[in-house]
Amino acid sequence: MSKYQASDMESRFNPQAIEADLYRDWEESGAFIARREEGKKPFTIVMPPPNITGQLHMGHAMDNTLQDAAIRYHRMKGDPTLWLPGTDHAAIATEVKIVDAMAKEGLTKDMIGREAFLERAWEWKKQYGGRITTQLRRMGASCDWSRERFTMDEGCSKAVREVFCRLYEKQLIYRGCRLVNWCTHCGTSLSDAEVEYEEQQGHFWHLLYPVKETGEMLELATTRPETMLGDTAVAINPEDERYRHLHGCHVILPLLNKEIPIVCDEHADMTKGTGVVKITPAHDPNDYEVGQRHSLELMRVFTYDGHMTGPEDKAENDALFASGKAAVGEAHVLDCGKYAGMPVLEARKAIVADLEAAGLLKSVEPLTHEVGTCYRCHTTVEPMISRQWFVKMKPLAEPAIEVVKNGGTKFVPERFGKTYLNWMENIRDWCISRHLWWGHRIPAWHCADCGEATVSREDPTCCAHCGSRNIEQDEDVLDTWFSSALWPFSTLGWPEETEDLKYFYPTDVLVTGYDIIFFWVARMIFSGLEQMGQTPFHTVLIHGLVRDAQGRKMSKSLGNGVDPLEIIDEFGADALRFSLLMGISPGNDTRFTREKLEAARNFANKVWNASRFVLLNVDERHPIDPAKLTPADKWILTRYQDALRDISLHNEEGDFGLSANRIYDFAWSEFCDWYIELAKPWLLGEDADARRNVQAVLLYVLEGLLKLLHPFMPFLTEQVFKYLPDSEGFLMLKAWPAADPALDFVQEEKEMAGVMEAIRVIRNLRSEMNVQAGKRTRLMLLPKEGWAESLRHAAPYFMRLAGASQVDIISDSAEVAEKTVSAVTGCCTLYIPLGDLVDFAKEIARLEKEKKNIEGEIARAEGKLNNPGFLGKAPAQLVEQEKQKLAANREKAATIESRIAELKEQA
RNA sequence: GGGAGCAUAGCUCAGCUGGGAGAGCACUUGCCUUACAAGCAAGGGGUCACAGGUUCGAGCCCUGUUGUUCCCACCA
Repeated sequence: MSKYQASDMESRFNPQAIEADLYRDWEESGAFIARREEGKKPFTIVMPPPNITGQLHMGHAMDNTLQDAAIRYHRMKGDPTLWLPGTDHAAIATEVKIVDAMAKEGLTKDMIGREAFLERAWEWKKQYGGRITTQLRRMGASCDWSRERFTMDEGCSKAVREVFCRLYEKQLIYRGCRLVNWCTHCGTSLSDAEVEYEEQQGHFWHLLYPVKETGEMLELATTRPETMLGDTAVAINPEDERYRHLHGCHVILPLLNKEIPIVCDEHADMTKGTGVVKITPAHDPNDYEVGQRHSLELMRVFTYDGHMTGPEDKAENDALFASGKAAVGEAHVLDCGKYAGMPVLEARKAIVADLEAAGLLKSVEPLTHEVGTCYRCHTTVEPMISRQWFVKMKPLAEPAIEVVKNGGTKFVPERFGKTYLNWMENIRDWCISRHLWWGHRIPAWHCADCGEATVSREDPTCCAHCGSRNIEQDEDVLDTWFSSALWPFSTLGWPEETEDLKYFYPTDVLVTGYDIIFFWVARMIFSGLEQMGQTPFHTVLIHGLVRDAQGRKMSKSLGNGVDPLEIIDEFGADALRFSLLMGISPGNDTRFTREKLEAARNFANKVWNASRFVLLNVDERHPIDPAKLTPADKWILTRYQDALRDISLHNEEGDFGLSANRIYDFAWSEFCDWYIELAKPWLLGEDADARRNVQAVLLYVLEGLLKLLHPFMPFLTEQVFKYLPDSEGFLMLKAWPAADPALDFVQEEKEMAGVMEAIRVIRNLRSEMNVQAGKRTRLMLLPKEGWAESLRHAAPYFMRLAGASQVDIISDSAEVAEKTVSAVTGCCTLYIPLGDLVDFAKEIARLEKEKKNIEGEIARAEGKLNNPGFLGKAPAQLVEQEKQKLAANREKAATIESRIAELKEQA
């Protein structure tokens, strides 16, 4: 006797009572652990590692539900399945958090130093990394915790270092002074991808610069007047007739009274404004390009923490140049005089005021424009000249473009492939160094003597160029995405040639949101191709964002975020998971609403109770005897297999939203609403033999249903599975069902559908006639040709589900003597004697209305069939179908007509 | 400036390669029918944004328009 008795099942599904135990049992049994089976093709997903910045949100919940669904499906299919979990150190994001936390204690990074800071960071990792893995367990994620990784663990760090060295050796990593995006708040450079553009209200300041040679005033406009101190030229278009006389002339830079050249450059657009542009090569990407073309001086006027440069900054910079150690491309620094030390925005005001006082401010107009901000702290990004490490992208991008073009890696939905290609084809070099402490430190040692860098897999003791021992490791760390780019192979043990790596790489599907295609997906693809020679995954399954009920993005600032754990506490993990799958389609955003959650919870309860009913009525497993199946049995078996085929297909395509809807409909509308009710007469009946067969079918379909549902609702289904007769082992490890052609009954399915239609029509009649729900009435059926037998067998169904006290199959409408209501269905004309409830006039009106509807149908079909185009070009099968429908409807109309005549006579 | 998505019932959204408009919630009516009131049964409700086109046939394909959301972009 099993300890799980159906009689012990509560009448409400109580997820809180079972989830923790089930997960622990799964995990302890080793069911999540991937096993390499030679000769079998594995199915592998690497989990996008959540940042250890905090806790998981709804986006993670959906991402991981989708992955878990795919993983559980493939595990049941028998594929050696690996879902590799892990977390990401998230260099800048985490460092920002830690710095904020420290600020509350009145501490700064500089006060505690690098070492103590890193200790704090590792403590942070321990705390939040642990919280994240707890959350994943609560959601039911069936990932292989024995293979859990962290982007800064020993192995991943080794992979990072190896890749850095390899790329450096191939000269695909270089160090140089360039104009980079700089966040003055985080104090670090950013890659292009890390800049977010935000619309801001600003102004156009129209300034006047006097021309030295002619004394005229040149008008130009700028959104950033404070950069004018760093102007080293003014540009005009070489074709611009208005300024032809100024070629070779100079302007006197206001406030500084400094002479700077007027240069001719394509960048100056004659159609925009006055056609004159101020050039600040050290603080604007376009101007930087112009500066390169004309060898203009680079004059930096901002400090790296967002103030105007002053005498100390200049002195330091001068010393650097004097020592001869300034890097190629290094900028000079200006002493901004009275503006020195001012925050940039304050300087803007002062400079505008001074220009105005000097009569050099012509006008000001308001303007909305896009301003680059830091994706972590949303501080305005300053383009700054800085010495950084870069990855040369062109050679890496080429194969990464090719692999998506030739289908080696497919995006689902396809349109994201275009987004990817567009980005990849226009890619610029990737700035990978960050002026942070938390991250992989750049494996380069700078020599104080010769100035060269030594990049090495092992920590060097001396400069590889001059042998000097006077070397120090680069202070900076790598962009966090540098290590996540290696995730699909670093986690499998690369650069070691591990068995896991050989077996599981390349992985199969990457599941992620469209918001990190550039940051992550693209970089994994080119890194995988470069280091492994193979794309890291053949499919990228893109899902949308989880928004709030109003369709807004969930965010901290709006305070509309939802904690998945709170939802699980209230509704259960299965309801959470299912609510995140219902109605989603690949690549599209979804709204998270309480209504959906309730629907999912109700569904879980429905399945629980249907299972409870079946198990209360089935205590033994019997084989199905196809010879003894009832029409309803054949119907549900056929419908079940149809659902099985659909769901398998949707699962293969990664369209879990469709799978979820399909299983919902099958379980609720077909299995519960119809089959269980249809089965009851046999279950409660006398015939033991018949009962056994119905029990067998109930159990067969229920078990199949549990399996189909398991990837979406693992806890519920696993728990119910324990109550099955002779239940053994875990449902999660059982084989995915296979379709059985011997249990497909296409003809009987149609017959049953006819009976069901008649039942619905009867219910409708009773409802419209206000027949008391409990009242039983006689039912007379006049079958259409070929239906007599099916209807005779269906008598128990009519009695159970249509309130019939007895069912008479008649052969002529003349046999109907009493006052009846009647209706015509696809399989019969039916009559219900309702005595005084029958109102002839109403009855006639009702039938007239029905007749009108059918006449409409007839007209539609006739229209089609009279159309030579339709007859000639539509598929023959369709034409035939249309003819049959027409014939059936004509018959139906005739039947109704004669019935109306009868009624009129009786009245 | 370039590109993409979306527009279907009161609300949130499905709708595969064109062949009689669907679900959940909400609403109306009747039911504690011994699995489930987190339930059962019945019902109302849609010019599939607009205008053209292709087709025997368009929610679906093509063109344009409008509205909306997003991504990319160095425009002063």
